[in-house]
Amino acid sequence: MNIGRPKEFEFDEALEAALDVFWKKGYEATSLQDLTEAMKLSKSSFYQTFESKHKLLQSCIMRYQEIITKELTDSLENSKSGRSFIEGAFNALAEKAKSPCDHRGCLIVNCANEFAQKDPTIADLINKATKKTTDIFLIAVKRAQKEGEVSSDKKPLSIARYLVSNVCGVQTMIKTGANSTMIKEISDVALQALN
Amino acid sequence: MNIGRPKEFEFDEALEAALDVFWKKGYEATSLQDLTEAMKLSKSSFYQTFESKHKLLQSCIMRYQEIITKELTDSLENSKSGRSFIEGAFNALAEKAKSPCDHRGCLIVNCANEFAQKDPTIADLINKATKKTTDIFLIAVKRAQKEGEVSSDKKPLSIARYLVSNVCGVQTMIKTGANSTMIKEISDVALQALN
DNA sequence: CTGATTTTGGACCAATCGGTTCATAAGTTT
DNA sequence: AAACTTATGAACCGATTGGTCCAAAATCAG
Repeated sequence: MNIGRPKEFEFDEALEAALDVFWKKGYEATSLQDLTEAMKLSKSSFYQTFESKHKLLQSCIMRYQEIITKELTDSLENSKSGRSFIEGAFNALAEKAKSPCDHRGCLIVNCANEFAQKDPTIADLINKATKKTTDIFLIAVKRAQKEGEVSSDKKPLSIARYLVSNVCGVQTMIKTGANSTMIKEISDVALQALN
Repeated sequence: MNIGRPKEFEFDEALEAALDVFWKKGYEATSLQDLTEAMKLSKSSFYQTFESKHKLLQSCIMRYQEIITKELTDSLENSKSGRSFIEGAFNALAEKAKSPCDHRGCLIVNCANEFAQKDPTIADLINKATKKTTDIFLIAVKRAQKEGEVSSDKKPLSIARYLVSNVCGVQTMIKTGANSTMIKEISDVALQALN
């Protein structure tokens, strides 16, 4: 099987390389040349396999969402409590703030900012990705309430949405130049709302 | 005085028209044509007056910062309490979420997302603008503590940073498609951290 | 070895990008 | 009215944009 000339690139590798470029530079600022260089394929292979720059972005967003969904789900399953999962998520952000070269933020948030009001297709993907992430935080919050580490007189969905909003906020603060200490500071206040 | 052929555009009007375009579309996605059309001037006048697209963005960011600084300062002075100023800020965001065409967010936040890690000049402007906004919230928090509407055992600067972070977070949530009710919900939880 | 199938590199495309140049228009001063 | 100064419109620039096309290369089945 596998008739014809063999591919000289790996689909998944190329896709994730593209994801990285979009993540770092944003969509508009990324050129076809940027992409083909990072993905290590030719223009013709690019269009044959990924159709267009715009379709590629959609694929990257979906891939990204798969990755973080898995990451968060695994992390939640391996956490000793719902609350420690939540705290871990914010600690991870504070860690990220330490390396000044890793201020890419979150691809979903970046795309939300770049496309929200001018590209319904992307906006829709972003909306779904956000819902998915909220779902995971919702499970964490419910678990934390059962475990008695989050006050039970609060609506879990509200708390979950609040946490996602705070993750987005902190991502932005990192981009505006906030250091690790400031992120810690903000997170501490944010988590007080759960008691 | 005013020798030579008179300008056919108003500097301030043109600058704010440009600000609007950058705000709506982002920097990279905005073309010279977009700008000259909105600003109602010719290419030659554009370059003579505003030097370059990049310099214009810097001017727009500074103008934007002046505008929101004045807006927030006035609002704070006219608020019956520090707490009501803070609540008002979040209510305004919930209102914004109602009009689906006004999902521009905040120019500073947008630029932070677009430029944070690739343009030190802009990053610096963003950093300063964020500090300025934090200062205003800091005054509000201190006042609210004096007035007994925010718990006094909390560090006011931490609270101020937390609030700015939440404003950014909520802006992003609006862009991901959150409606007014959801924003209200998030804000309510966010404000509980002040008690 | 031949033919079928697929990928690849490179030439090519019109359109647009941000930016420059300059003659002309439209004023003010004398 | 002439001289001076500034703003404007249009032509022009090379570079780059996202995207297409196709002959050549590389594999497979027969």
